[in-house]
Amino acid sequence: MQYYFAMDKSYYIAALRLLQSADQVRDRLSGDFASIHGLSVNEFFFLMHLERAPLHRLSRVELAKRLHVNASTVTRMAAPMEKTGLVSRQTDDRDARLSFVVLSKAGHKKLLEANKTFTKQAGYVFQDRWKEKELEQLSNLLHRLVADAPGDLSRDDP
Amino acid sequence: MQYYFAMDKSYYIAALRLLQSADQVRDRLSGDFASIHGLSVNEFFFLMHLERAPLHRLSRVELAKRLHVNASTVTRMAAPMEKTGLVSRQTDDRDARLSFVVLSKAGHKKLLEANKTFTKQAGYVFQDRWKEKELEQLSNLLHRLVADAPGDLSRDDP
DNA sequence: GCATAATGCTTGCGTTTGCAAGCATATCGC
DNA sequence: GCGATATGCTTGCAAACGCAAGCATTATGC
Repeated sequence: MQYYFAMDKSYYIAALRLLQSADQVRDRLSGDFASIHGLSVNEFFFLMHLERAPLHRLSRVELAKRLHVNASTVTRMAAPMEKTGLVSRQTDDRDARLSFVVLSKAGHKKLLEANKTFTKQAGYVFQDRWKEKELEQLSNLLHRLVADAPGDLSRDDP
Repeated sequence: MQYYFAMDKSYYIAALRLLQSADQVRDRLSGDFASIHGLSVNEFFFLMHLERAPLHRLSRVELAKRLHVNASTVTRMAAPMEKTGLVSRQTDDRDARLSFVVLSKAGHKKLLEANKTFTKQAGYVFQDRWKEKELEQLSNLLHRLVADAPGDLSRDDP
């Protein structure tokens, strides 16, 4: 393959590895999430974004942007989670178009449990392959990709 | 959130950022791939795995493993790509169960074009955010996640 | 103010995908 | 060799998702 700029090959390889690594991790997570918590990986992130948002709530379009999915998908994801009580619906007095998705107490609890599974699986992936220092390097480098967006879930808890 | 082991938080954050970063990159790619080449990101990887395989061919289950999808998905992905001539079908004389997916000349050409788009989009993501040295660090660290599996697409061309 | 545009959300429809069952073929145990 | 099991692939069905259209509400231009 030919590259036009000196760093093109580096871009190419880094992006390839990023995507392949993430696929692998996501694959590992989905099994445990489904069997232990009855959640999909996307539902996990759904709850994560709410947890980190002010008042534990977000509008559906904002949630859609952060999850990189269509707004209609948020509508349809929220429905069953309302039924099981993980989230609730809230309207805005000033703007009747808005309908927030709000994380409930049960949703918060569910998220805490899922976080344990997430950490456990992340451990399986990373441990023995990286030293602490290297892992921090990796984290810091990756952070530049997500730090700009408002949907960065990895910032320190306030 | 509580962590049980010293490095748990590092695992947690690294995995979060990895998944979020990949989602973002994949999102960027999908638009151009669809409009310019008529490919999905998954179809791109589909062709990539064939390109890198001996004889430019793989069985459907092997392809499924590498793409982290169900075998039935490979069957259904291959069908339209056979029609458009990007891949062809090949049976094994010794084992009649096997049916390989083979990359065609047209598929190879399509892949070369798509690779340009891939590199361009990867450049948008990485340039100005990383120096060459940092990018290599990132690549090397991520490589440990994919190097074990037979589906590593990022090794140097033979 | 009022027509026009923009925004937020939902719904219908088609596509993509996973799961489970089924079929054909190959391998294993004896 | 031959039944039992495993493997590779495909198909029916249902769930998940994007796109486009539609409705309600708000913002904008004049």
